[in-house]
Amino acid sequence: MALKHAVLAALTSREGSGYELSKRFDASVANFWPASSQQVYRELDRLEGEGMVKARTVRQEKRPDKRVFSITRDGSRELREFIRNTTRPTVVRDDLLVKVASINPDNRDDVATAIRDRLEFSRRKLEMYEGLREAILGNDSEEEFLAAGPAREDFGPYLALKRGIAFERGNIRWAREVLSVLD
Amino acid sequence: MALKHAVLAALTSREGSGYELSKRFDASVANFWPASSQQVYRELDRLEGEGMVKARTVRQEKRPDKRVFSITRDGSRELREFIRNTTRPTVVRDDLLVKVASINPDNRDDVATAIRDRLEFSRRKLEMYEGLREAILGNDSEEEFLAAGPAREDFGPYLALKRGIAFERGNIRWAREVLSVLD
DNA sequence: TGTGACTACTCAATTTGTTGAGTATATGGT
DNA sequence: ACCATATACTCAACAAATTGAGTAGTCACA
Repeated sequence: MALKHAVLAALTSREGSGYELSKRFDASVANFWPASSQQVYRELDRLEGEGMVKARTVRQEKRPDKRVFSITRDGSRELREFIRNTTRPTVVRDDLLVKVASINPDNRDDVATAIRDRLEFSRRKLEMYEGLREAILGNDSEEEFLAAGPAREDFGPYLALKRGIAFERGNIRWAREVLSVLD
Repeated sequence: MALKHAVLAALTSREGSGYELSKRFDASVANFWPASSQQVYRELDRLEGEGMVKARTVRQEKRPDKRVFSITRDGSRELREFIRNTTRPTVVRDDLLVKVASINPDNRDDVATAIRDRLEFSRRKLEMYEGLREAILGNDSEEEFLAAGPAREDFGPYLALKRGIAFERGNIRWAREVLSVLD
């Protein structure tokens, strides 16, 4: 009830092979719904069994054959239902916060190190996100891009990406604040 | 490798019964590591088997007996190790973003509804967080509270809570922005 | 007298997610 | 000639999380 819809969502804009989809995941959906390639494949098989996606085998020269998946009418219906159903907000599961919550005078340096690591990670991730953002926008300003509305390809992914960017900025701000308190 | 440490962390400040812990989770750790009561009980059993927590049975009149758990030296060591090990940042798994990513002219209203629901939810959650925050601070200002450092009880939980608050504020800001773009 | 909420748990099926290894071909560089 | 990297997958064991049901007593309120 989860990865399922992420896969269907990834297939709405364009079809793709399992391999390609798992790459696509890495580059975009992964920000808010990560999955390994094995998971993607298994999910595609399952969805095929349920008739929500269909596959056609593409013969390739000089490369192994691949199966290219596209969403079916049933799949679209399922996705629409998913969007309509109120799902309880998925939660943040963050073990850094578990670490921070258990801080005490003895482990304070270890916790600070963990926060610094996260700060570094978030910085990197933010850079990556900004790169994706520029790639989506191309020559357009954000205003121009958004003015085109939901008809525009990548409109949805762009909005989701914005959340990812804000999230990492939040991580960075928080981490800096906590580190300065710890000094 | 996950809930385990959250439970140990919850036990560092004070001991507690399974029931109480699962409540404690709801009110604090749950913000970044939610778990159902069943999960907490099972985890406590496991941890007891591994010698990381120990239980004493408390007989109660007019109430069923309860088992009160506390962390052992082994448990503390495990927690320390966990804090020292660099864990890969846990990811946000947010199905609202899956919905948003799959937006198109047909489902735009449904997606907008989902965003509004989230906005409402985040507002409520933020209120709850602010309440917790005031309860922790008591009469102190944040500055005074933080000046006491990690020796202060709830110092860690307070810092973690701050992240939760910033997260929900980020949700709210983002949701409003997206809704205004969709109009 | 009944209702619902709270304390205090247990059991178990099922779904999800993780980890790690394996198969096979092709391209490009040192 | 060799090696890393990329394409395109598959299989299987395991760990973790979710869901749903059930037990049993207490307490406050109408």
